[in-house]
Amino acid sequence: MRSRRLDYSESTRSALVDSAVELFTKRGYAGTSLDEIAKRARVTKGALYHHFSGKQALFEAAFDQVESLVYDRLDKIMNGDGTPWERALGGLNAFIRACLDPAYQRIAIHEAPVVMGWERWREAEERCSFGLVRSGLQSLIDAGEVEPVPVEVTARLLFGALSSAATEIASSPDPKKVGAEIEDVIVRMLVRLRRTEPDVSIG
Amino acid sequence: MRSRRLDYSESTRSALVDSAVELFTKRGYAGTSLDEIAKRARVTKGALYHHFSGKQALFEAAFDQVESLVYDRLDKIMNGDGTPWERALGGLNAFIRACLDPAYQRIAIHEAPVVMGWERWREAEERCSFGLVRSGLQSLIDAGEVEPVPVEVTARLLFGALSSAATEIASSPDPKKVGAEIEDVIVRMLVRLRRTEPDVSIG
DNA sequence: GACGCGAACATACCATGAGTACGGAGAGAT
DNA sequence: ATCTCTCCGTACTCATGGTATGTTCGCGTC
Repeated sequence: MRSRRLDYSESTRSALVDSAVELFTKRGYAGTSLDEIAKRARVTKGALYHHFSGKQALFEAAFDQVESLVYDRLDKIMNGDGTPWERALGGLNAFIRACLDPAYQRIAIHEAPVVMGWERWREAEERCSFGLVRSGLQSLIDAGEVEPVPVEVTARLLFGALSSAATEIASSPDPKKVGAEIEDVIVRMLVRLRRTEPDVSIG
Repeated sequence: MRSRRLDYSESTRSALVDSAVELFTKRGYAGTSLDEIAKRARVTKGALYHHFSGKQALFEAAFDQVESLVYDRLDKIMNGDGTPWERALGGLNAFIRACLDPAYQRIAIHEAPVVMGWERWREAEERCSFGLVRSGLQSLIDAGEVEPVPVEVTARLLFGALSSAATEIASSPDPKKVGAEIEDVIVRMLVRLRRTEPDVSIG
């Protein structure tokens, strides 16, 4: 039988994380005070410091929350049905749409490298969205769909381009249009890397 | 006759900026106190607040300092001798090397969007390195060297990819090697966009 | 060459917010 | 019933960005 205490505890913890995600998204890390976050979650700093070791730890919890949502969506597509090429295009589209979420954009893409430190951010991304981008690219190469480029750096270039583009999209007056443009440019790039005759290397 | 007072004033101002660049690079914006910066410049906060309206303003001065150095180098190459294609490749190489400077990387690329706010950062970059990337791409298109892609978004993608790659390079155990790899991938991308027969569209 | 003026600083202070110490309350074990 | 230990609130400390005010000194003026 699950304890009542544990329910309460977990509930306040997730309330704190939700509150943090909302406020960090709206006012940024530096512009948000712990009292605000606690107040919005209807607790005090005491509760906050019971669940998290500090402001950074709370931020990382918020980061995980936001990141995991995107990861799940991407994972379903990238490791789902269809050819590697179809899955890659689907993942591309999903990632661009994910980047339109203000929370993901500000917390996971923009502030996380600064707040958590680039090393730690990279480590986390390795297991999340960036990992999917790389494995997707790897699949394309393995399947002989694209030229054998250096995977690590190319994936990094792709990820950087995409996340930077995401900001452009979100802050544009016509996000839909810019988003389509960007997707178009990326796809054209990929197509150019594509081997037009998939099985030519075997023959 | 230039006043002695002005010499002194300008000297302390630049000392403050130099100090800020150094400390912001080493410990980041949030991790650096104004007292530290002032102390390193052998003045007090009074002097600092006489020259700058606050911490953000000082950061922007540091940003300008770091950015203008890179801009000058890039400008000489991008608007110098050679064909548009040669100048683009030269600029690419110079930008990657510039990104190896820890100050440029941390201040101008990583922290500036967060500290100054993305809108303001974009505005500043518009007049600096990003502006050169875009105009370089535009030149390539005008010269018929590459396909007519949407300039704005493609430039943004390129800039994002490059600055993201820069971090990868700098934090790698073998920067020279990774740098060469990245340059190689980008060049291959550009080559693929290149029109092999420049005048084919006219006929 | 004294003198006043104002820019260029220094000093002392305030306000905010992150982090800490400690007390209390209540759920669950004995 | 009492005991314990997690969970959380209250009341602090301390660092730091920003402000208000005092002080110096180069420079033009007489």
